[in-house]
Amino acid sequence: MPGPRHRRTAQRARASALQPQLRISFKKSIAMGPGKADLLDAIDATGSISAAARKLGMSYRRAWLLVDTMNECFKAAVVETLTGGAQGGGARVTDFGHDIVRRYREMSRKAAASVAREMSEFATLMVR
Amino acid sequence: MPGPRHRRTAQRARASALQPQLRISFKKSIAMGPGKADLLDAIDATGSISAAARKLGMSYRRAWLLVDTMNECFKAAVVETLTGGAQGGGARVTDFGHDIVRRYREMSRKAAASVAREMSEFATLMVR
DNA sequence: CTACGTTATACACGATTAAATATAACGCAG
DNA sequence: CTGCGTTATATTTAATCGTGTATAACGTAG
Repeated sequence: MPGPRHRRTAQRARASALQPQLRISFKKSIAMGPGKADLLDAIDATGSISAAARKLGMSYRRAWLLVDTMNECFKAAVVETLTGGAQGGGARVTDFGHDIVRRYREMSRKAAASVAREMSEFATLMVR
Repeated sequence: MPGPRHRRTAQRARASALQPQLRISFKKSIAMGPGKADLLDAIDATGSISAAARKLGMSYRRAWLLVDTMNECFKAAVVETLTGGAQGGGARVTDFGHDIVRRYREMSRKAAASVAREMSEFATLMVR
């Protein structure tokens, strides 16, 4: 007797796992998403791209590319950097960047709230 | 002296480029997103995974993996398949699958509508 | 029985992506 | 001047992803 064809890995569905993700695409790249917002927070907290990358467990190169993508997508710089100096340099989220993150997070919150009921119903249709 | 600022028709920022994408993640995989919804539509229209893949310009393997991911993520099958027979077999979106797509599309629409104003404001902050 | 088109799977190959490593420029501390 | 940590970039290496190809099982038509 053959077993079920599709085995399902036991997995509890955490509420956060079912949160809708808001991503703002621009041409082929993603201008803003949850990962980039977190990176900007980490740059705020640490004062440098490299420290933010370490904090988030990603490579410096990857963090730098994410910053570069953001700076390319928006009208103005989201992150400003300095080289040299006492700490070797650093990075800083601009006022414009803070505004971008604030707007993004507000849109995410609002969009998620608008479908909160539907999402929780949807969640009941997924493997628990 | 810059030349005439021509309207960049080729890369004009279409509204869809800035539309938020709703993706419903589950564990590490994406249970439902715009691509998977389109695939289910194509399976509806063609009656098979392979024809749907051809219609969407993707490999059969990729389409099959997307279907498999969906079937794994949800409580019940989203797509049912048959092998053999007059047409060699085929695939069919289940009633459950239709319900999933309907719910997903409704959530997408509602979420996008809820932040439509904020999105258009946000768009003005991006490179034109 | 044979042919056909599809599902389901496996494998090889290339493309894309990410990480790891290396290096130069920078500017201040010492 | 030298050392340090950072930015920015290039190069190499590894991992992931996607396609293409191949094959077996399947069930109906002919």
